[in-house]
Amino acid sequence: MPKDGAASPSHWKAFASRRRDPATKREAVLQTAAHLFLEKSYGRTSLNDVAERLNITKPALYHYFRNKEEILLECYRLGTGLIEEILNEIALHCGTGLEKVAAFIYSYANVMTVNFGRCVMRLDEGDLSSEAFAEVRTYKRKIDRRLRSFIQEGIEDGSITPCDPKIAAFSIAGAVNWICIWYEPEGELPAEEIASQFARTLTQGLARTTTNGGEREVSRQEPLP
Amino acid sequence: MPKDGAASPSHWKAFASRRRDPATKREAVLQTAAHLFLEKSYGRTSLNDVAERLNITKPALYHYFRNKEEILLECYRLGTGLIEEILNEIALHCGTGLEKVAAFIYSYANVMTVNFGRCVMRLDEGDLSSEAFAEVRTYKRKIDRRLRSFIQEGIEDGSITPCDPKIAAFSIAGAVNWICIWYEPEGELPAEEIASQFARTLTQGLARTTTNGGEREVSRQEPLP
DNA sequence: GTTTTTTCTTACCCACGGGTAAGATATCAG
DNA sequence: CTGATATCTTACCCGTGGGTAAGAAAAAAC
Repeated sequence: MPKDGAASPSHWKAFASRRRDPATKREAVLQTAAHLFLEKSYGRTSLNDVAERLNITKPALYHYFRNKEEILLECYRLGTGLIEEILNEIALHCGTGLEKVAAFIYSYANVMTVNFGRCVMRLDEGDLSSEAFAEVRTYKRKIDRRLRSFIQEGIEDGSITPCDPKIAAFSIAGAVNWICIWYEPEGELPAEEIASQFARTLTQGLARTTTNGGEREVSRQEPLP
Repeated sequence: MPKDGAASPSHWKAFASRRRDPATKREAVLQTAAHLFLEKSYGRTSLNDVAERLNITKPALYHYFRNKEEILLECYRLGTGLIEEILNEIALHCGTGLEKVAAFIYSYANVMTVNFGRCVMRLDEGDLSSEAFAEVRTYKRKIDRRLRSFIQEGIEDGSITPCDPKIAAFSIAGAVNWICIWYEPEGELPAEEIASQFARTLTQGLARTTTNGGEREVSRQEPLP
């Protein structure tokens, strides 16, 4: 799984020297920006805040980004890139629909513990311009479609109990997305443990019992009306 | 279930007359504020925006609230009040732990489709002062504890498969909380349908199969490592 | 060393929005 | 009707933060 450079990386080192190295400096800006966006939100993070952590001044940032929003958009792009990767990997490697869903939950949950991954679901899309907003929504829609197709596949191959894939996808995605809200990189729970527990808990909700000739049987109880 | 006054209620009528009726005017402010906070976020909603929708001017708002944050805090209070109500009701009425969890999901999901309810989980706690933040966190912790206790109860009475209640609660709460992100009051999906589908999907993940003498049996598959 | 280019700083502009002062206007009590 | 009170408006203050102008200082090119 992708990891950040360090626990609380001091990327100001990238700007210690004035040597021309735009690539690593640009990345340093993105890393600290993402960190601050997650810590204080985009709106409450000023460019002065970002610059301060890098031991430079605000206008210096404009050598690497056209404006504040471009920094935000780039965070989204890096995050969705991570997700896209795991999505493609799963579509190829795994077997049944249920296995794909489980693999999705596991990998996706892990991404939700990485800064750029967290940005994708935690940051407020409303801070984006309408064009950038549209772009991000395209990425997200793709993820949603992919998850729904995995579920649909599982229903068809019999590994998943028949259900409305749309609602089921919302349910799963919600559970996993919410990780980016409460997860703390310095906290007790290791990412891998969260990921595997979530994969188990959520898929068992979808898994069809194979006893009694394929007929699902759970302790009966309908919620209220 | 609690419902808002109308679909897109024009609460400016409350300020049409200058008759002294502070209570309903205060509520009108809260309703439109909550509406705007959910639409544009707290940070991007100016007091002028709120006032404009009520056909008054910004300073008039200060007759009903000390400052902007108090409006936000009041939204939180009303929302958590709704949740607290259903929580108490469930603790009394329902039977097994699993039934309580199911009832919780159903009722809680419904609250997440009501404006003040959505505010609780959708709005950014970081916009609150440290005291207000502490207050809100107390409410939220209470909800979390309650859910965990339902799960624990279910494990003890045998209605729920043994698991880590903490992780399970995060999973369930996440799925349901996320509703407040994607739910649109004017959308296709009716709230009750979402609620009941969620209750079913998520509890079946917890429900212990009663076949084979209490031994759980689902289609085997462990997610990655 | 000199020139050119990149990098970064100091100083500034300005729009926006929370909040206040002071006064006008309506409502109500008597 | 009159004075007191609640309600609301116009006009303003000012801190904050995104963004820019202009130039200094360091790196690289030669």
